[in-house]
Order: sequence, then structure tokens, then C-alpha cells
Amino acid sequence: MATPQLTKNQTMVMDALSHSEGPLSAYTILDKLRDQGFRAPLQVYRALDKLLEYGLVHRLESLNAFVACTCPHEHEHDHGVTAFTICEGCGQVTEFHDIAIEQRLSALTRAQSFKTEKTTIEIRGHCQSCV
Amino acid sequence: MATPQLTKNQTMVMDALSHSEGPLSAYTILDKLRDQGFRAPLQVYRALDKLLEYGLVHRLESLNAFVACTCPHEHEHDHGVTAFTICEGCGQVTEFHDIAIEQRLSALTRAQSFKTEKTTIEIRGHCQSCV
DNA sequence: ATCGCACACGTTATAGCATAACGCAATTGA
DNA sequence: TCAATTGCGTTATGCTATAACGTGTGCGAT
Ligand SMILES: [Zn+2]
Ligand SMILES: [Zn+2]
Ligand SMILES: [Zn+2]
Ligand SMILES: [Zn+2]
Repeated sequence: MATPQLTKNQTMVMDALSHSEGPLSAYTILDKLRDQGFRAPLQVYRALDKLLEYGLVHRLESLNAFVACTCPHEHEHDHGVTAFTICEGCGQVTEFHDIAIEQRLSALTRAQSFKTEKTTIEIRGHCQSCV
Repeated sequence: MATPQLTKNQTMVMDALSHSEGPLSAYTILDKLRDQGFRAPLQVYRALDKLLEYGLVHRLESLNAFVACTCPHEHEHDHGVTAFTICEGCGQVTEFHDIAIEQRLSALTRAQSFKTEKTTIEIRGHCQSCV
């Protein structure tokens, strides 16, 4: 999925996530963007849907929140399985990718004849600073 | 965490999940139990909290729903990392455990000095029957 | 015994997350 | 020009989860 030019709303939502220290809920994004003309949740959700599709943003299922992708590489390709550590103390989220886990999960699902479409890996706990 | 005797409400919620083919949302459970006297969401959520604590039930973060644990063994011990395949077609959920993934995740978090408290692994896709 | 505490339970209200359904405007490509 | 697609705005609604209050019951300590 090549990333097309972002629309005005998509750009505003992307900027809000990029400049945030941690994950943001859709309604928190809405509040941040009210000054810039946002009025309704759908404006945020529609932008998020596209940003997720382009791989610029990830959804954290266990938080009902969203983070900007921190992959170093460009987003011209689907970046395999994404995993996150999420600190309950400071809210810090770290994205990582591990080919060994990806391969192991692939082997396990293949054994079930299960066709994977999306894999969620989220590790809740405390980071080094928040033990 | 040894499992104590379940209370009346906990038993009813557990039975609803055990007899269900697939995962149930809290509100679906509430509807199933209205005949038996349930009136409010908190009755369900309080029971679920305990059942989760006892390890009898798992929460699927990507569905906001709950399933009975299908581990063969008794629940007298914490059963490591739990992973699920979730079929988008038929709703079937399969619970599995893999020590290799557990160890790999453990190594990765240890490298970050991250203290894991709960790990979520959920694989969405299509099962063999629903390709 | 009775006091204090923990715990399950019931109820009402509210907060937080997400989508349905409608209509309008701009773009694109046949 | 016409149809199809896409983005946008608005209102209303639905789904998920918890706050806050009070009741009753069991049980050990005083
Ligand atoms: Zn990423
Ligand atoms: Zn932290
Ligand atoms: Zn289990
Ligand atoms: Zn299926």
C-alpha cells in the first residue's frame, strides 16, 4: 500500500499522534483538534481508518488507543508482525518486530490451517524507569 | 490463585460462557441471563472480574469479549502466555500456548528491562472451514 | 454478644468508545 | 456530460465499562 498524499483531516490527526508522547484515544485526539475545527468523532475515526490502512498508525487493542508508527523504514511495504510493550506507569509504548516470533506464529497457525490476516501482540507491564 | 467456590452470579456467567460456541460480550451475557434475574451490566462485569482473576475466563482485547478457558489442566496455577486464533468467519476461537514464543518474548522484554505483567496475543483471520 | 471488617450484591447514573445514516461537494475518468 | 468515487460535515444512536451509593451476610476479634 503506497501512501498517497494525506488529506487535511488525515494530516491533522497524524500530527497529533506524531507529536504525542504516548498513545491517544480517538476522543482525546478530537479534543486536541477542536481548536482546528474538528467537531465530531467520525472526523477522527475516518482519518484513523485511512492512517491504519496506510500503515502510518497502529491501534492498541488493549487500550482502545492509537500510536504513530515508529518504524525507521519507509512505509511502502507491509511491515510484518508488530508487537508493543506498554508501560502501565508512564504510558510509554515501544514498537518492535521480531522475525523469530513471526516465524513461530506462522508455523503454529499453518499447523491449524489458519489463514492469518492480522496479529496483535501487546505486552503490558512496567518499563525500566517505572519498576 | 486457588479457585474458591463460585458465587451464584459467578456460576451463572461461567455457565453462559462454557455453553457458548464462541466468545460473548458482557452485554450479550447480560441478555442471556435476564431470565435468571440479571438486570444490570455490573452484575456481569463483577462476575467476569473474578473469573478472570481465577483464570477460568479470558478476555479477547480485539473483540471486547470473553471466552471460557479451554486449558485441559486444572487452574491451580497461572498458565503462562495465552494466545488465540480468532476466525472472522465463524467466530471460532482457539486457545493455545507455546513455550518458544513465551521464551522469545521474555528474552526481548528482558533486553528492554521491561517487567511483563500481562501478554496479549490474538491472531485474527480465517479458519480452515472459512477460507 | 456485638463490633468491625470484608465481600457479594443491587440499583441508578454516567463516562468512554465506535458506527449508522443522511446529505453535500470535489475529483476523476469514461 | 454523466456516473462513480472519495472526502467531509452533522445528527443520532449503539456498544462497552465504571462511578457512586446503599444493603445484607458471614466471620473473627474484643
Ligand atoms: Zn509500525
Ligand atoms: Zn514507564
Ligand atoms: Zn486458558
Ligand atoms: Zn471459521
